[in-house]
Amino acid sequence: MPPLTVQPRNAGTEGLRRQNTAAVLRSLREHGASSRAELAQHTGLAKATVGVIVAGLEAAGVVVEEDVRSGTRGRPGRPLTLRGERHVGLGLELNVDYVSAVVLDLGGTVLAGDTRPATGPDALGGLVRDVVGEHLPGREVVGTTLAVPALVRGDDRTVAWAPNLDVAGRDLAATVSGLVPGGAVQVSNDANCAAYAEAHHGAARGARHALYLTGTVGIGAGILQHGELVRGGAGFAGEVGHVPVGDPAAACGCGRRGCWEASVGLHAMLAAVGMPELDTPLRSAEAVAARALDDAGVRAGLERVGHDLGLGIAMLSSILDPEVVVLGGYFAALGDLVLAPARRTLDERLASPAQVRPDLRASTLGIGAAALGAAEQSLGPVFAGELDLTGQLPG
Amino acid sequence: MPPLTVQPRNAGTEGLRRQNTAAVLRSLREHGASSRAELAQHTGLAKATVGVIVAGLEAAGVVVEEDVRSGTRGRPGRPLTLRGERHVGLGLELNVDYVSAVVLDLGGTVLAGDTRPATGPDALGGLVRDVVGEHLPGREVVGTTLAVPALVRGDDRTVAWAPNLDVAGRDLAATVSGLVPGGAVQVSNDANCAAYAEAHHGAARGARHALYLTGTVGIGAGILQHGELVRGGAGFAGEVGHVPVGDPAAACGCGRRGCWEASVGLHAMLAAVGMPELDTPLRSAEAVAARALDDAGVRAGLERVGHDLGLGIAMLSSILDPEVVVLGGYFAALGDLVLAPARRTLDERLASPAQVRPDLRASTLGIGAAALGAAEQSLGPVFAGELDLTGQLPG
DNA sequence: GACTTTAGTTCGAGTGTCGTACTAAATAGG
DNA sequence: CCTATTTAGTACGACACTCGAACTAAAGTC
Repeated sequence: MPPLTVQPRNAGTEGLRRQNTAAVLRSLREHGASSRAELAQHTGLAKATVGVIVAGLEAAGVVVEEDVRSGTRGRPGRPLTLRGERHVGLGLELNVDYVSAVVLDLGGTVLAGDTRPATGPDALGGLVRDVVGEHLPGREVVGTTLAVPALVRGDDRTVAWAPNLDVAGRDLAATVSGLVPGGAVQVSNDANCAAYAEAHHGAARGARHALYLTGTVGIGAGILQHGELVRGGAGFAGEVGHVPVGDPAAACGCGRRGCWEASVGLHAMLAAVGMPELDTPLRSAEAVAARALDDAGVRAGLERVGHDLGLGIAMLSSILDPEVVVLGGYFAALGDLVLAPARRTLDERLASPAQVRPDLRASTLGIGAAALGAAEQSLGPVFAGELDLTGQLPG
Repeated sequence: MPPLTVQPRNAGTEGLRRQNTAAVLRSLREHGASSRAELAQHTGLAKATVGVIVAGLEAAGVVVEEDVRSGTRGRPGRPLTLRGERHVGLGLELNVDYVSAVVLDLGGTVLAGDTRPATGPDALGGLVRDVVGEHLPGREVVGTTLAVPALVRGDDRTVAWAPNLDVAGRDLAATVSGLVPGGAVQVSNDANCAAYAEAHHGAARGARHALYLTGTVGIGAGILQHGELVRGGAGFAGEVGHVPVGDPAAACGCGRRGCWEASVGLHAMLAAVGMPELDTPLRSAEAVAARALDDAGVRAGLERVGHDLGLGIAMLSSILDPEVVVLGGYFAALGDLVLAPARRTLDERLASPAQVRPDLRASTLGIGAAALGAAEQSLGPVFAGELDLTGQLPG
């Protein structure tokens, strides 16, 4: 297959068509199966225009007609759906102790996904072969995104700093390019990816301004404004772990005291409840949650962690004013054990009387959030009108 | 004159023209006077297209031809410039102890501006009459923006909360609409407006990711990402005054301790140097700066304030990763007396080794920043292609 | 004074959207 | 069962816009 290429020019009428095609695709993703008439309503385009656009998408295999649904008056519409039998986005995650991969189609369906314990980028090759290999015939990979727990530069390719992973300075995008079938490859921060996933498929669905916090040994944040990730000038936005809102006496791995993650990071939480660390953050948290059922001391420890968590969220909320705050990582496994006290602290702490309290929710996506969000990011250019699927010959 | 109306539809070819017209206008603003050939280069449009677009802009009086500049080989270009003899943006500011107004033309030239002491919105009417009245003949006001030190809702019209101003709950946009000649009216937070002004005309020019901090009795922030204001879900983003990074012992007006503004707000600064408050924050700061020249105690006090300022900026920088941080309000008057210690603290405190230190700069716009930024915001829709100036008949 | 170089316009081709008129396919009601 | 009604989708012509090529215009260069 010829490689998909990003079309930068938007000045001519072809760019207009790309924009309108993307609007149709967005409408299909948002509203699900729709007839041409419904698409015309939702997008504001004329019926005739929608007809032409849909014809192109059908020819490219992006859109298929489903069975006619009748029952209403008048001629029944022929519902179109995005079950992309041809185009998928690939999401990978390289983390400290596991690698993960997700194949996502244009309709938002996860076609395949796997997570396996591993250390180091070498495991990615095999995982990609296994997960993608058997699902690829007849499909085309629109793009690949690799999520890593690291500071990723604004070029979306290179890692500037990774405290727990030996990838600093490497052009990871180039490495990944050799492993995947085709399409654009980019690298992205894992918290950013997870935030994106929660906004599209998880607890923050429907919110245009959201904050995602991942709790592991450190604390990372993904910030969404108008549905788009806030990256900052160098791409490093969201580094909230060492914000000084924790217990001023708590020593942090960074050498200072009072860092947030020294009070609410995994190790601090385990110390607060007096329990040992297990092989993964998730399993540690699950053990704590189980013990909390009949141990008041554990519940009290989590209460304190939840309070400190709320302090930091209050601070971030007054700066960023999110509608929803999603808690991922080990926080999700503890659920209301930490969310409830965090909510109470948040209520007390909001800076001004008029401030709106953001909705605190536990992540619903679990450990696969980052890879899913990475896959969703790979599909982003399609829905933004930056990538033209129509130019391809039908398979 | 008929009212200018915002054109929402972008689907048709007219929308395409609006987009390309806006691209030409942006290029003119960015690069200054340019020939049609240069415009074609910068925008990527065909020469023929630029010719048509420019003809429309000339007919509408938005663009004028300057004298031919020769000297190079070949036929000399006829430079076009944006010195908008017809269209201006109006910026107003209603603050605790003064009101301000600015008339800004499309080329970025301030045609008129005035600031006068006043308390309450009643003074706005007279100011607008005086400032706009004498500069309006033949011109058209594209839009008006009112800057207020308050939490402005996402509707850009109503005030949710204003600690120092009796405007809470009011639809200020409706009030202002009665005072100004025409065009859309919106209300905006003063720190956001000032941030916008610094990015277009001041210390943050050229930076796409910037943070503006205004120091008066309280501390407010304006956040720019990709040149656009970060507003948050309800419009309340940037409320940084009560972030708990100050001296934990310092009591704040909000009832808690440790708030940032309790350590770096105007009153805290004056207490640190042992000097009295004068009639305005600016004058107070100027007196302190003068005294600092030969009073080591004052310098030591400012050193401490600068340190606490740096702590908060470090925190905000790790969250938002700005390229530039601009300090306005009373901070600007103190200059390096607080900026130098803030820079030192910032260098120490940056969360990770790879983090980029943002450039700390004093505001260059002074007290008129908010009104200027408000005026610039009024012109925003023109350069974004949301407002069509071409449909108007030439005056 | 012919040549070269660059600026700007004219013109026709190509692409796209839109509204109207038309055909298609279902239900509702006698 | 047949007709009227209602809604979906298509065909077609009008209109708007961009683009490249050819052309004209206006300077400097040799």
